[in-house]
Amino acid sequence: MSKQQAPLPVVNLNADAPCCPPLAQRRVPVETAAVLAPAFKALGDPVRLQLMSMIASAEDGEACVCDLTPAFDLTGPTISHHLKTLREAGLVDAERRGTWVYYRARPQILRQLAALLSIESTPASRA
Amino acid sequence: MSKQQAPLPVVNLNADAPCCPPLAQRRVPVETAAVLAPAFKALGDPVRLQLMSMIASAEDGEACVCDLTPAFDLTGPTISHHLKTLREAGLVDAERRGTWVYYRARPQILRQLAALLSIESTPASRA
DNA sequence: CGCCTGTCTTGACATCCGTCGAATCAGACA
DNA sequence: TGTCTGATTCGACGGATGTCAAGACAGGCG
Repeated sequence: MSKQQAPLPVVNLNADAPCCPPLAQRRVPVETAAVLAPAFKALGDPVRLQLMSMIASAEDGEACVCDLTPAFDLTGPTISHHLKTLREAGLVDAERRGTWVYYRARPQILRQLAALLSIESTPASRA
Repeated sequence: MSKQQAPLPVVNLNADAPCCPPLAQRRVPVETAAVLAPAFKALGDPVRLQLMSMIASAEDGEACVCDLTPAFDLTGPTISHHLKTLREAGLVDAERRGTWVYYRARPQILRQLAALLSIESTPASRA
């Protein structure tokens, strides 16, 4: 593939998804499912879920790869691969500053995913 | 194999996960990640995401497989397989009544997942 | 300039996953 | 009892995924 300098095919959730009503309120359309499923998929690995959490909960809103990697019993390339997955799913942003690379969470998409899963106060609804 | 009547190894989220503070608030522990990641993984397929939505948004809170299957260009066994995945992830419950099998969403786990992804009102937080 | 450290890419491998057709199981009904 | 319909399981296939070792790239520093 020729994805050398390309800014990565990050899913554009802001443009495509109108912001999605709760999954339990109305049937999610095919297009929305196609756009949001990869995000859930990216969170569907324990390592990536923890990476996401470490990044999102970091002190300054960003986490250095140098801090992320030693937190797991995995090699650098593997962590890098998982970070790339999170990046391509639109969940995080990466920025290089000098020697180190910093990752930052994108709250917008997290909000969309949370909204999709949100349940109205009435659990069994009209039951 | 003797998994005839066995109630399926459904993840017990109520017992294991205390209910999980937001992912962006505190680093999610390894155990929590191990328990919740499969749920995200199960939602990480467009077909399953739609199935989940169809079940959760169904009129009486439950959906018949006979209504689910024709909504996709997939064979019965494939839909059945996806439903099993959702079941094993603890996202839905199945019940046979006579000829048909009905699936019902489990709001509890959806709430947990939503809570994990929830972001405090302050987007960039303490920035 | 050369080297060192940190990160990413490449290539390879075993495993997992989505899908199907065929076979099997569970009930209803004649 | 036999048969029909609905749903699941089994077995197989191609493709995707997680992981690593080795190599390449980027930037700081001697």
